[in-house]
Order: sequence, then C-alpha cells, then structure tokens
Amino acid sequence: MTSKKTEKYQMILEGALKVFAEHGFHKSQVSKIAKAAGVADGTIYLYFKRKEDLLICLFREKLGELVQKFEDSVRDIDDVKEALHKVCEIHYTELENNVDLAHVTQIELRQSSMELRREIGMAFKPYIVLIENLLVKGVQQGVFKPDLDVKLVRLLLFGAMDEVVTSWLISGRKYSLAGQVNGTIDFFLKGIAR
Amino acid sequence: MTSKKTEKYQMILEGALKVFAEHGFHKSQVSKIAKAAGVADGTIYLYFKRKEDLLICLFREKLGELVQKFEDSVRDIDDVKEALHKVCEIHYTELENNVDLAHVTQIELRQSSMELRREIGMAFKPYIVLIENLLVKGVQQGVFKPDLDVKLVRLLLFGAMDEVVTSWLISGRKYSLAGQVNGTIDFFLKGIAR
Amino acid sequence: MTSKKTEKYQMILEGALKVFAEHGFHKSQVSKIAKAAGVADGTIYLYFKRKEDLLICLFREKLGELVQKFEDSVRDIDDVKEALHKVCEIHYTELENNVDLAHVTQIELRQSSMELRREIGMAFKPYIVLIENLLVKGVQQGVFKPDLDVKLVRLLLFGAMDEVVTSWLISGRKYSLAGQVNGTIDFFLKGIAR
Amino acid sequence: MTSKKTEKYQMILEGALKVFAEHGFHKSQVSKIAKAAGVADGTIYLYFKRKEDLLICLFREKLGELVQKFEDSVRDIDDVKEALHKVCEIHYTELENNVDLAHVTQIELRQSSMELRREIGMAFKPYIVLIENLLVKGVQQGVFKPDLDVKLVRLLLFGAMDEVVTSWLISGRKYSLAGQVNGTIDFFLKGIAR
DNA sequence: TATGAATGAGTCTTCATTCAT
DNA sequence: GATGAATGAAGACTCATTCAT
Repeated sequence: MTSKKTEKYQMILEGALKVFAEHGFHKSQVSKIAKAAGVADGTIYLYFKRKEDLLICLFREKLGELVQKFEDSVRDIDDVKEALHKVCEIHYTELENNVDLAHVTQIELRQSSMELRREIGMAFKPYIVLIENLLVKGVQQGVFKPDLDVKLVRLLLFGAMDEVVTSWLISGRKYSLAGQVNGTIDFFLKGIAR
Repeated sequence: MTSKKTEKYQMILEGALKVFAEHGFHKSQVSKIAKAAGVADGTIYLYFKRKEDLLICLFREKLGELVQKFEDSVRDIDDVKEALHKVCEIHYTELENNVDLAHVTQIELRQSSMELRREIGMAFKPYIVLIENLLVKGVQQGVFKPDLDVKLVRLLLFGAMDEVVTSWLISGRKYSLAGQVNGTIDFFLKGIAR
Repeated sequence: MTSKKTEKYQMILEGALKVFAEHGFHKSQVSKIAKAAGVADGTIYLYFKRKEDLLICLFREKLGELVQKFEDSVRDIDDVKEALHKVCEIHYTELENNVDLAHVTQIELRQSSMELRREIGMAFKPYIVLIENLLVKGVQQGVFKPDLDVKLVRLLLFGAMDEVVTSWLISGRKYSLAGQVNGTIDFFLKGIAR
Repeated sequence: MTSKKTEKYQMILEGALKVFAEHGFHKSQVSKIAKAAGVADGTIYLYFKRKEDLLICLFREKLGELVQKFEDSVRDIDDVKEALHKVCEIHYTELENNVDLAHVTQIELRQSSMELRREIGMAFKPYIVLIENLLVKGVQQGVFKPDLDVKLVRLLLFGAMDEVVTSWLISGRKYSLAGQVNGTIDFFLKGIAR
C-alpha cells in the first residue's frame, strides 16, 4: 500500500525532474510531466496540491538526499579543513554527475516567486547550517580565525560554490566541475592576498 | 526631440522596474506596467517587441549604468586591494539604495529561460571582466598570489557577493548590506584559515 | 464510445455553422461558437487546432455529404440530360432548404486566404469531377456535342449555378431557388440562340 | 487643388490595390497600405472613412472603368452575338492583363460582410444590366429565344464567366484566359446539347 | 492638409485544475 | 485510487482609428 503510493509519488517526481530540467518550470506543462511519469494528469493532483508543489517537493527530496550525503561524509572527519574540502567535492561532483538535478537547482528553482524563494531558502538551511557548524568547529579548534563572522562567511562560501556551478552549467559544461575543488578550497582557506 | 522619444522609453522601463520588483516577471501583466508607466498598453509595443524585451532592456540599461560606476570608481585607484574594496562597496551600497533594482537583478532576472540566462551572462561579462582585470593587476603587482586562477576566483568573488545580496534581500533586508563590505573583503583577501 | 467522442465534435461544428452563417467568419468569436455548441471555449481546442480549422472541417463535412447525395442521385440515371437536371435540382434545393449552409458555402467560405481558397477548391473537386463525368458520358452517348470542351464547360455550369445561388441569397431569398432549375438546365442544354 | 486632392486619393487606391492583391483584405494593415501609397497612416482617413471604404471605392472605381469600357465597346455593335462575344473578350482580357485587379475582384472582394456583399452587388449592377440589355435586344431582334428568362440568364452568363476567371486565378494562371472566349460564347449561344 | 505617435478595445489560445466515471 | 475529458480564467499582442502638432 504505502509502497505503491510512494511508487507513483516517486515516478511523478522523476518525471518532473526530467521535464523541468529540459524545459524549465514555466514552460513545463503538467500534462507533459504526467506523460513523462506515466500517469494521468489528474493523478498528479492526488499527490501534489499545485504545480508549484512539484518543484518544492522535488527540491526538498533531492536536497534532503544531498544534505544527508554531506552529513554522512563529514560526520567522521575531525579535520575541519578536510571536511570543508569534502563538502565542496561533494557539492561539485554530485551536480556534475546529475545534470538534470543541477539544472533544477541552479536554474529552475530560481524561477519562482518571492514566496517560493523563501521556501527554498528554508530548505537550503540545513546545508548552510552544516557549513556553519564546520566553521564554528574550526574556530573552536583554532584552525580558523577566532573573529570569523560565521553568519557572513557561510553565505560567502555557499554563494561562491553556487556561482561556480551555475557558470559551469551555463557555459555548456565544457570543463570539469570537480576539477575546481582545489582552487575553490584554496581560495576559501587562504584568500587571494599573497 | 531625442529626449522626447527617449522619454516614453524611459517611463516604460521605470514602470517595468517597479512592477517587476513588486510582483515578479511572470506575474506582472503588461497592462499593469503600462499603467505604472502612464501609457497605453499598445504604446509599450512601439518601443519593445515582446514583454521579455522589457526585462532584457531594463537589465542592460541598469547594469550598464552600474558597470559604468564601477569603472569610474576604480579607474584612479592604483592599490588593487583598495580597488577591490571599492568594488564590493559599490556592489552592496548601490543595491541597498535601490531595492527595486536589487529585486530585479537578484530575483526576477533569474526567472527566465536558459536562453535569457545566457543573455544575462553576456551582460554581466563586463563586470566579471573588470574584476578579472583587478585580479590580474594584483598578481602583476605581486599583491596577490602569483598562481591565482583568475578565471575561477573572479567567479568565486562575484558569486560570494551575489549570494550575500540575495540572502539580504530574501531575509527582508533586516540588516545593513553595506556593513558586510569589510567582512567580505577580509574573506576575499585573507581567507578563513588562521 | 465513438458516438460520444463524435458527439461534441458534431455539436461544435453545428454551433460553428450557426454562428458563421449569422455573423460571418471574421466576426464570429470562438467564445460565441462555444456557447452555441454548449461547450467551454477550451473544449473547442480539444477537437480543432485553430479557429480556421472549424471552417475547413465544417466545409469538408458538409460538402462531403452533399457530394454523396449527388452521387447517390445520379448513379442510377442513364439519361445524362435527366442526370444534369437532377444535379441542378439537388444543388438548388439542398441550399434552399439549408440556408445556414448556403451562407457558409456562398459567403463565408470565400472569406479566406488564397491558401484556404485552394483547400476549398480541392474539396469542390469531387463535385466538379462528377459534372465532368456526366459531360463525358453525354459526349460518348452522342447526346452532347462531340467537340465539347469539358474542362471549360464544367466550370461554366458550376459557375452559373453558383452565381444563381449567391444572387438568390444576397437578394434576401425573395423567390424560389428550386424554381430556377428548368430555366438553368434549358440554358445549359440549348443555349440562348434561337 | 482638386487635382492634388485627387492625386493622393488615387495614390492611396493604387497602394490599396497592390497590398490587397498581395495579402488579401483582412491581412492588409492600413499602415502597409499607407506605406505603399507613400502617405502617412492618418492621411488615409482624410480620404476614406474606414478601411472597408478602401475596398468599396477601389472596387467602384475600377469596376466603373471596366463598365465604361464595356459600354464603349458595345455601343456601336449592332450584332448582339458579336456584342456578347466582345463583352466576354473584354471581361477575360482585362482581368488577364491586370492580375492585381483580378485578385481583388475575384478573391478579396468576396472577403467581406454580407453588408459589403450587397454593396458589391449594387456596383456590379451596371454590368449585369448591360448584359441584360443585350439579351433584351437580342430577343427583340429575334436572334435569341423569345421566351428567354433574361433575369435568370444574365446571372448564368455572369456567373459562368466569373467562375472561369476565378478558377484560372486559383490554378495559378497556367493557361490563357482570353483563349476561353470562344468556348464560353459557344456554350452561351448553343448550349451543350447536340 | 499632412503627419505618425499614441491609443485601447478586442480575441484567440493556453494550460492548471477539477470531477464524473 | 486512477483517469483524462472538460473547464474557463487569464493575458499578451494587434491594429484600426484618432488627434495634437
């Protein structure tokens, strides 16, 4: 029962991911998603209240999985620098290996109302918090500057990585995203001043 | 003569800026923009081919002005660190003092097709290049690391600032954006490692 | 099953026939046709791609029925003169008894692009061919002149009848159309010379 | 003064003829006609009340010239058969030599409301009457059947010729229209029966 | 008279959502 | 639960017509 219900639910989300990634949110008709998911149009409304919910849920689901991966990877790493490196590596490789998801997170998710943007901000929160915790831990360990403005720097870190991914995507993915990890982390840790 | 022809054009762009900022691109009816601009619906189509053109032109126009300001400000500053500080300061203060524009650049402009995203990327280019030139200059002066990956770092800088602005906007502008300049630049220059 | 799917299709065509006949193609709003057909505006687009398709399909459907009647009537008549008389009789009586259809065929169908005119020409073809076959048969039987230019005369026959119907319609249908059959056929067969 | 006024008036009608012939009435924007005529959009409204008036006046003007030609040609011909031949010859050759006009009379003029169709019917009247007079004259001379239904036959004649022209036009003018005169007149005079 | 920028009413078409089966 | 035919609100865009210059 539950599994069957979950089954269609997942099929619809997979369909939405494909269609959103290819056409963008506003140009993705519900009927197209239904076809991609192999269900009837109306069926979608048994699992999702509105079209926008598809985006939100897709995002929560996928981001949840990602955050889980981040947490799993970092949990057993005591060295915060190494942990930060791992976070960036996962951030880049996961999206590089899942272009559809990258499209949705970098392009489609932004195509939404202020209201939805707030929703999205909320869902990103755990990831931002994870970064923040790393920063705090680093400060406590004396590895990071003691006067670090963690609230600001967590944004700077996330924004920097985010832009790298978006730029890579828009450029047509002509280079390796994973190849940017070292450069990114080096910048984070040491800045640009000699 | 010229001013008169330009007059309506500007009025329409101003109207579009207001309406886009308040409602977002997709929920902004052309008729609402016309009303805000004080012209008839049809008049808009004498100056712009499609609704989307409003967004593109608005963006080009405003971004052009911004880039001009950046260039003017930086031109006579020899100290690249100071120049970078100035760039960040302008980036934050300009958007803080022009919330409507901030809304459009941070939220609405992203609400567009891949195609338009590419357009936008093109228009951001001069700004990115300006940052890149600063980086190169700094490397040459020996102020920045000699092995700096300027192509990567310019993205990191831009992305970091961009995220700070967006986050400030989404949070409801509860704190001073200009107040983040020092922290941001400090991060850029020195990184986070102790 | 089939009947149900066809049902709405037919209802829409009937609605279109009524509205086109009353207001003409260009002044017939789709919403008015929908109301006349007892369906929602959008429903029309489940069965027809564009408004113009309504005209084309209506025409094909109705003309097809007419041509069928012509063929059925003539099939068992060996005397070509009698057959020609029958054709003219059906031509006049069918349109006299179906004023809405007459409006559409004589007035609205002509209100269309060159492109559509060609479509219409194609659909009239079977009728023109039927007349041509009668002429050929008559020549073979020695009932019609041996040197008859059938390609030309079939047009002359059709054009003559067509004009009579249009004139009758435009005049306000003040006389009997069926009453013109004998005069028409007499003209066809014997000409006007003493 | 008058000549100058007439000059623009004529230029506009010429422009309208060209544009209507090329694009058809409904797809001919007033601005396009203005450009073709070399005047401003508004100028057209100094000479014509509505767009539809362009069609009506164009039609009256051109048809008036044609009817004049018919009358001039027929005036001095006593032999009604010869006169009828002349009428058909002019009908075909004039339109064959003036394809734009042919387009307008055969295609565009029909693209109009019932109301306009009536107008057109009125303007055709002199031509129809001219044919009728020939028929009456022929009957009086004993050249045509004494019991000829002139009201009906004038329609049959006009309709037949009209269809030949339209068919020639739609077919792409692949054969000579003037070459159909003899066949047409033969049909009119002698009918098709052996 | 002539202009052409401005107007704004008018309409086709799309597509998210519903609901009878 | 599942379907998909039906709905109808919504809105971008066109273009005949006007009128200030």
